Amino acid sequence: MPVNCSDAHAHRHAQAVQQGQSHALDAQTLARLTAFFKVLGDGTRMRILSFLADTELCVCAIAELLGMELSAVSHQLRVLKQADLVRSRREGKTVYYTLADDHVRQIIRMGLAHINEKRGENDA
Amino acid sequence: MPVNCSDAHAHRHAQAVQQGQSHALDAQTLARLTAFFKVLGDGTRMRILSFLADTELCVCAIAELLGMELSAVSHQLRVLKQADLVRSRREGKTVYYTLADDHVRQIIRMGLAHINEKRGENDA
DNA sequence: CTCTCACTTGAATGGTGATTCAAGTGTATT
DNA sequence: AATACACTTGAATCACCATTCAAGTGAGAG
Repeated sequence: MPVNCSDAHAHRHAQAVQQGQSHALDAQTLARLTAFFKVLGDGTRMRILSFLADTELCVCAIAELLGMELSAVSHQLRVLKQADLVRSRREGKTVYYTLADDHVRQIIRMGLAHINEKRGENDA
Repeated sequence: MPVNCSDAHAHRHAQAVQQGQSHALDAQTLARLTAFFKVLGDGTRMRILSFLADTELCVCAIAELLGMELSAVSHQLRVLKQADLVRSRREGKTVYYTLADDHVRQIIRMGLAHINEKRGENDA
């Protein structure tokens, strides 16, 4: 699917294209990064992270907070865990989940900073 | 869809649940935050951002770099623009895109830090 | 004012992924 | 060992969204 862009300024592209490629991240890193953000790009998962911000919670409690079935919650927790965003700890029959580390809180805080900044611009 | 969790330790939940709710973000903020991360959770869009890290590029050049059609690129640039991640500038017939601000670079850097940290742990 | 170029927009399509239902683990309790 | 509980896992369904194709702007050139 080549671009049907005339050669008129093809050389200008060539230059820019080189620039664009030069510092671009390698494919694998980019894929990992994308996958990471994709995990954060889901309402249910973000709500779970938000709940876990202060406290550790068992799956049961999370499901109650979300008003969703245990199964659905478990599936999402699996995704969060694979992305190293949460950790789990077993105590008897119950499994407790926590945020993996402060890194997660930082990233969420940065996201918040971004959207708040933009909201401010729109108001101005 | 209530949780079929016995009342055995319902009171323990109640406590945890309150904790979980107390500092949780309000629904609208959470929705905006989720939407923001969702935009970053796409391979094509991340590649575009990666290309724009150093240089401004016209749609045509981006399409060439991606090996995709102009139309597809334009659609994605629209999404990125609505999320305030990129800005556009018209010069004659050509439209040039740039990263909106350094904020974007910071967020991507934080994402990279996270996945690199985790990669390190797995190696150890 | 017509034509081409660079891009945008709208409608249709196809693939991905979140949720559900049903069945399976693991851990205590009796 | 049998039952109950807290959770996990797999298969199926359904909605959403990225891409494509086709048509529509806007700006300069002839």
